[in-house]
Formats: sequence, C-alpha cells, structure tokens
Amino acid sequence: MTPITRFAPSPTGHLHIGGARTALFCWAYARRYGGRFVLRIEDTDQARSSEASTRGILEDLAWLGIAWDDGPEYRVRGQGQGAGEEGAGAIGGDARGVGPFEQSRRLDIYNRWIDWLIERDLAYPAFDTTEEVEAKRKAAAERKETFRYIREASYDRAGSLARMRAGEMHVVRFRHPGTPVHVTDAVLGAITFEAEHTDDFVLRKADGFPTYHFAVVIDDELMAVTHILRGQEHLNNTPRHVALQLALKHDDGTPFRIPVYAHLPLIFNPDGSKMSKRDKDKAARAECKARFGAASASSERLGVTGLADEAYQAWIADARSQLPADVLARVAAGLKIELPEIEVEDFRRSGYLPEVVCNYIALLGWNPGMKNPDGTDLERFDMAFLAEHFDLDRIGKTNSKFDRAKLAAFNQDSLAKMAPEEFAARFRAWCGQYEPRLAAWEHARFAIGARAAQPRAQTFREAVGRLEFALMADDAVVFDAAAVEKVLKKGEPNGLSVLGEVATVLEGIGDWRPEVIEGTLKAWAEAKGLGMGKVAQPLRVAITGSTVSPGLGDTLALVGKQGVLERVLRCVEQVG
RNA sequence: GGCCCCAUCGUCUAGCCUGGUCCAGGACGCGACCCUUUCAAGGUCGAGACACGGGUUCGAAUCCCGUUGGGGUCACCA
Repeated sequence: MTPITRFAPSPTGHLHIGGARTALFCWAYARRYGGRFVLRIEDTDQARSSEASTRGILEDLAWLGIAWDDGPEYRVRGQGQGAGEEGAGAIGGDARGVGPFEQSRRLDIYNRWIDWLIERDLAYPAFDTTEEVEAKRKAAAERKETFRYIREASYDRAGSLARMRAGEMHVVRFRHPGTPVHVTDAVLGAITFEAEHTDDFVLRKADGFPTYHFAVVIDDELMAVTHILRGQEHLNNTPRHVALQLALKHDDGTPFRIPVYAHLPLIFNPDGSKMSKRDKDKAARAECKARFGAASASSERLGVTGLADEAYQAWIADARSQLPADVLARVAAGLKIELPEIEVEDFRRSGYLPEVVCNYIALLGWNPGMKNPDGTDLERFDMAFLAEHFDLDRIGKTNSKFDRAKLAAFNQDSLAKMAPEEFAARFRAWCGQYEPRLAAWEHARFAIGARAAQPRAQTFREAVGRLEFALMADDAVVFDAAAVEKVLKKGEPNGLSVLGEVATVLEGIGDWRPEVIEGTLKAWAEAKGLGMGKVAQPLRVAITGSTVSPGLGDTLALVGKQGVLERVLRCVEQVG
C-alpha cells in the first residue's frame, strides 16, 4: 500500500514552526515510501480564516522545500531558495481528482454525508442555543464534572427533523454509539478511550459549516489518506474521529478506513511555555515597559506610524493582546530589538537557511539513529536524506524545547561550509527581500562583503550586522571609549601615533583591493618592527569604532579609500 | 478536577522493544588551554543525566507496579 499523508492547516495566520515540522514529517513519509503528500486547507472557521493566510502558508512550505503533490496550486517563481527537490514550476494540483482542497468549497460533500447520517439516525439536529449549552456546561463544572452532551431518551426525532426542514436554526450532532474506542498509535502504542468520556459532538455548526472533526474524517476518507501524522494535542480527538469512521459507509457498503495515526510530540519554548505568536508581542511589550515604564508610555516615542496611542495603551495593558504583524515589526524596528522567531516567516526574515530549519526541526522528535564515520551521531542531513530514511518507528514520545542556539549553530555551520559564490548569491537574494541597503551594492563590493561576513555569521541578518560599519556614513562612526583607551592611548608606540603614520601609507595605495591593502600594511608593519596587532587594531577602531571587524583588508576595502582616510583623520582629531 | 500521554546531561538525543558489551555515547550550550591582526572558526581537554520508591532477576537506564513531576485535552476553534 503506498501511503498518502496530508497536512491540513487552518489559515488563521502564518505557518507555525511546529506545523512546519508536522508538514515536513508528512512530506518525508510520503517520499520515503513513494506515496503522495496532500495539502488541505481547513478553513471552516469563517471568522478566523483568510485567503492571505492561505497564500502565506503555501509560500512558507514552498520556501522550506516541502512540496505537496495534491493541493492548492502554487507557482514557484524564478530562482527558488527552497531546500527541497522542486526548484521551479508548479506545486500542487489535483492529479487524482480528489479536490477541491479548501474545505469551504466542499460544503455540498459534507452535507451529503450529514444527510446520510441523519437518515440512519446516526446523527440528529439539535436546537439548543449556545447559551443553553453553556449554562449546562457551567452547572456541570460547579459539580466538578465534565459536561457531556447526550441526546435524551425523550428526543422527538420526527418533530426535530420537521423543524430542521422548516429552516429552524440548529446544529447537527453525532449520535455517539457509546462503545469504547481502541487506537493503535504508531508512536504511542495502544490506547483505549472509554465510552463514558465521549459525547454527541457537533458535526455541522449553525452556520452550515462542518466542524473540524467531521470535515477531517470525510476528507481523509475521500482523499484516501492512509497515515495521519499530527501533533499530540489532537490525541484526544482521535476517538471521535474513529467513532465516525466506524459509523460511516459508502453506498456500496464499504466502510470508511481507519488510517494509521501517529501523534507527534509537541515543541515548546525553552521555558516550557507554548511557542505562540503572542511571544512576539510579549517580548516587544516587555521592552516597552522596561524602557518607558509600565503605564505612561506613548507610541510617539517609538516613532511608529499607524499605531494610535489608544491602541498602544490597550496593547501595553492587556498581556494577551496582539498588534497586527506589520505594526509589531515596526515597533521592534523602532525598539531595535529582535523578536523571537515563532513562525516560518520569522526564521526566513532572520536569515536562516530553509534546509537548516528543516534539518533542525526534524531533530525535534525524530532522529536517524545513525553514526558518522568518526563515531559521532549523525544529525546533519538534507531533505534527500529525510526522503530516504524517515520513518515512524524512530519518532520519539517526549516533548521538546526549541533550542535557538543549536539552530543558530547549525545555520552558521552551513553558511560557513557553503561555496563562496553560493553564499554570495543566496545572501544577495535574501538582502533583496530584507536588506535593500546591501542589495544596492555593486557586484564586486558585495562579493567582498559576502566573503567578509560568511565565516562569522550565524544568520544572514547577523551577516548584515557585521557589515554595518560599511553601511554607515563616514562621520557617523562612534569610537568606543574602552577600545579607544585600550588600543589608541596605551602602548609604547600608542595607537594614535601609529594611525598618523599609517594614514600616509594608506594614501599611497593606488590599487584599493583587499589583498593589496592587507599586503601593504603587513609589509609596512614588518618594516617598522611592529606586530600586525599594533597596526590592525588602531585601524579597526578608527574605521569601525570598535575592535571587532572582518579581516582588515576586507574592512578597509568595503569602506573605500576615501572613507578610510576620512575616518582615520576624524578619529585622530577627535581622540587626539 | 476527569480523561489521555510522557519521564536519560541545562537543551536535543543514542541506548530501552531483543536485560549483562553503559562506572551511559553524541550534538548544542558552558568552562579551560592552544592558535591568532580583532571577532568567529579550528584544535585539545573538562564539568554535566538514567526523577523517586518498590519489585522481577545472578544481573535493570533497559521488564512490572506505585509515587512524584511535566504536558495535552475537556467548544457550534482547528
């Protein structure tokens, strides 16, 4: 049996990193066994779903290199930076004729099955208002019980059907058979759910849309899904789904299949809290409070447009509130802080490589159990490796915490190992989207910048940071006081005097290329009987304001001869 | 609270199914040293875990039970 897996996100925001892992595992399993991977959009919550989210999710998956076989069509534009097998072209489509893949477009299908169930009295209309059910739930909670909706023996079926046909507002509930459900989970093993914990859950909401539980079961059957990989938060939904699968039969009498279930361990923040997009608001809010005080801060101070003071105050006051993503991004920029990465888009913006993100998240809950030739555990691998070796039996059971430091280490390693031309090309593509100042550099200069930043950066974002000195105006350099003290004012020939001498040497260099600059300086230092540190450090401080920069030749080349001379002069004047 | 799941270094994990080769291996992080024109990288070394208690057994990280701890879930959200 060739497996068919599916990833079924609800389009209520960007793709969460946890969702990305689920998608990755689904993809990998399908690839491993030559099956198909379906992408389905679960947009049955009319209030929260949006088409923009759907587009974002498709884009995030494509960027990660997780291509779906069946699902909404997505055009990959140009030089894709994705990690997976598809470079360009189209992803998705409906080769098997099982679409559409947006649940909001499948209402007639669900309704047909609802009718089928009602006919057999396996489901029934119920007319309770939300308030009535809520009241019962509350009453049960006060008795320290869990409310379970069960159809009363006195239920008037004929009358109810008539009311339904007359158009009265109602929901359709499943008539739970009251038998225990046994599930064999591919990860967790045998699990039994006793009957007394299940109830007559809703299949179709009052707005006519199916609930998640119902749509999932119908779609998985109709799309011939064989393996359901999903987060462990769904474990308690499984008995509902199985009960439904047991109740439903096709017209020819064949029952719905019970797919293989594999519940994945969850991913949390290092502090054990849920990884939520609210974390980003939380971080920004904490920074605002720390900087401006708890209550009185004005959005004016942030220099953020499009954020009314009233909205700002409300956001500060309510720990659970969220700012629109774009506004929040501007707040963070104004604050000059990095927001925690939660969604795939965040990692992309921070300059992580998609193949590294996939590698790292695959390790959260799965590992290949193989060794490298040197005896260490194999944990660096690419998408092709996953497609070849991924399997359910090595999925762990324990939840994990997202370790950004390890991700960053992986990313730095991949960045450093990359061929310089590839690094430059990908860095440039990233800058085109997120760092226009650098993208504007002409080719030769960018190549030097890329070379200077490559071995040192954990992310593209950080690479930009390492080049910041070349981006600033010559008269904007701030000379770090400690550096000035240590490098320019102390020592036998103190740095300042070296600077004065070296300026003339620099001035004499005609061919302003990194190798020439560095060679000339080395020769000069040697001739003067000085260690290179005596020359390099004062120059670093003069050029960048700090003692830390890329290789000296690259640093000077990036600033340009004119700029270097100006900065040195300014430094001597200011410090001396 | 009911139900369900889980439990190896700070973190991710290997080992557990098929008890002995485990005074528990690796990775990230951390510490020290070396190298060095800074930072990083690299090299060498180091600290660091079988939650606890009972069994079973000649022998348990590995099997069983309990305790404790953690997580999930209890919607006309998915």
